[in-house]
Amino acid sequence: MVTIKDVAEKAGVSVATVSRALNGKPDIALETKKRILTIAKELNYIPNNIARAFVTKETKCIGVIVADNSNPFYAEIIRGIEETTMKQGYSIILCNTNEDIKREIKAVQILKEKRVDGMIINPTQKKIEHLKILKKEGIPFVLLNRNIEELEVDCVKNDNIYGAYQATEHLIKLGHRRIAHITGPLYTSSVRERIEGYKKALDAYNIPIKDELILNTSLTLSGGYEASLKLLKLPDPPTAIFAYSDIMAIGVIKACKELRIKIPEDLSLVGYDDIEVASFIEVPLTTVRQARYDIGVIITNLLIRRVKRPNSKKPPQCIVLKPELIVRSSTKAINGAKG
Amino acid sequence: MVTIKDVAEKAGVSVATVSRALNGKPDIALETKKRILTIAKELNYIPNNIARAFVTKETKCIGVIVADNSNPFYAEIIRGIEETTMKQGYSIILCNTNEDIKREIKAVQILKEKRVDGMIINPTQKKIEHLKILKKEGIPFVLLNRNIEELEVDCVKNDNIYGAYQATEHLIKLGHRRIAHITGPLYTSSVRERIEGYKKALDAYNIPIKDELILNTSLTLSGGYEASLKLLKLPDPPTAIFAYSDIMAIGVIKACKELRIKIPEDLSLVGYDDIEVASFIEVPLTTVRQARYDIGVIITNLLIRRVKRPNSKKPPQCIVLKPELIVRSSTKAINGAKG
DNA sequence: CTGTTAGCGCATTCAG
DNA sequence: CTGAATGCGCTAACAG
Repeated sequence: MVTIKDVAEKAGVSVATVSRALNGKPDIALETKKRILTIAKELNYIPNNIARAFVTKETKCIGVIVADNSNPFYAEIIRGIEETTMKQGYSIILCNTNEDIKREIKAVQILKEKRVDGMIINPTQKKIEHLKILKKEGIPFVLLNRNIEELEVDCVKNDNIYGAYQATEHLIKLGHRRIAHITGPLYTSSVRERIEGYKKALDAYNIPIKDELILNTSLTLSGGYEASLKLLKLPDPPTAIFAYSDIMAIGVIKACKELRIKIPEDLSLVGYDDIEVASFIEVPLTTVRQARYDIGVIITNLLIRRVKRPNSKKPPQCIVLKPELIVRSSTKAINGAKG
Repeated sequence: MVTIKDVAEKAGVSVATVSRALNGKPDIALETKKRILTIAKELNYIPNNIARAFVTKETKCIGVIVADNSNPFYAEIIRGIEETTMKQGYSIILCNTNEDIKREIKAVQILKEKRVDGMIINPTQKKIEHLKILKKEGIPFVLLNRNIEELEVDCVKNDNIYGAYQATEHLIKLGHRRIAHITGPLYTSSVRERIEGYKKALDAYNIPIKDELILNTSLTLSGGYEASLKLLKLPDPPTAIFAYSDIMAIGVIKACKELRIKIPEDLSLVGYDDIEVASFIEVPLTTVRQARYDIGVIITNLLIRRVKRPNSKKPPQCIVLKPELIVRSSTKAINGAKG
């Protein structure tokens, strides 16, 4: 590997001068600079960013910790993050947690050891001690989709209460009264918030809240599948289901297929996220749209601003984006009730 | 930040001893080791992997360059890569190319500067000069899905010719004769190979190949959409379409919806990949299944083996996985012909 | 078993 | 405008 020293020798200058040329620093004659750059190219010099990072304490790497990069919801956010970081001269190190707190803790540790300049974390929220430590250590990080208030760090999320309210209200206006909600573990804030929105809507329309209609399972396709199997086999099954995510809603569709329950005739279904395929699935899905790519862009910019001003006194902010109800054909009025 | 030196001082030993303790090296008394480890924990010592990489020339990072991480096909492969690398103590730096050769070249450059231990590259194949150089420089890398024979490097892909043959033959056996193929640019080897499989099947059944039925567009949903619009407006439109990927097939479905063409009644459709939602979309998709997660696992193991034995004389191998035709309901016999 | 030392490639003082 | 010197944190000889 050719180093800055090789370039210096060939050019008959010192390493300091080469460093200046390579980094576009001032205090160097334009001609010397040109000559050095030419020689560097001739020698096929490749800057050693490890050595550079060692000196500057900047790796130009951002750690990204998400539940699952293959979940279309996160996949699209990651795409937004990747493009934005790349544009600003950063790369991303990607880690999945599978909603497993052990893996989350391990990922944070590894990223600390790798000395990333900052992290974007979609926290499981089962434990947060490691994040408290992270904050104390002064490593910039931002929370994705799930806020942890007591942590007081930057966060980008959507208005889950509002989104869930819209979804539930839509079902209520279609005449539904037995509306189930299939969701995830309660330690996850987005789960709690969507439950809150769901309950608020029921309350607003004087519909009693039945706890047996709220199912906490895993935030996966098979979670949605299994929960809806249980639900639909109830003696008095719900006429509508509001699923935490489109992925879980697809699990509901799978269960309905097996039980020969027709959507929307026998069951109305609302998802959340509006993933790309939501409009192409068997029953085009009524859902709550989140601007996923934009979330990636916004959160990246937020983080990089922090990275560049590590001791800014600017208080942490939580950017809350309004989601939007998208009505397709998986929901239908019940008993001839008005839409 | 506390360093190895701080730990050494606190423990009353030299930095070398601390290094030995931390890295599980021999030549150290068990007791000293224990004491050092305890002190390191007390001091909240975090190893500086930049400094370590600087010395060992090992970053424990693998670069991953794909067309688009949000494409479910790649997303699942990436998940396989992430889990496998993590298990073996490596992290991944993720870069998207969007099938843009400029971005691919830039990504390779950045990953070289970051001194990754190896790369997994899904090449655009528009140019390959930068990959030739990469090989000459002795940086281990493996090709994902698309082989470049003259490069002579390791590769993991599926048998595109076989898969495309199966897909086309399936349509032929259903009685179709006007079978179109919607695909991507010819510089991409998987595109060429699937065309070859498609042609081979037609040949085997003595069906003339019509070039106007092979459409080269971009490998995206909208690419599939636009190409099928053209195709279906033809005076003598095809009765079946074999799409390069499920994503493109979904584009076809979108076009059919607009044109009120029914699948499979008016048009049979076969995709490729068997992405997770393929069985949930409007018309459950007949497709060619690739073991995407496994591809990620296999290619990672292949790469890491190379990384660990950089001057192994083992010749490069191309692992070709057999894909599998999955028949669902987007394909149907024509004119009462036998299935 | 442990300590001393050198040096990895670079940016950054400080002299000149 | 340029060069010499320093040190970042760590591992890997080597010496004891």
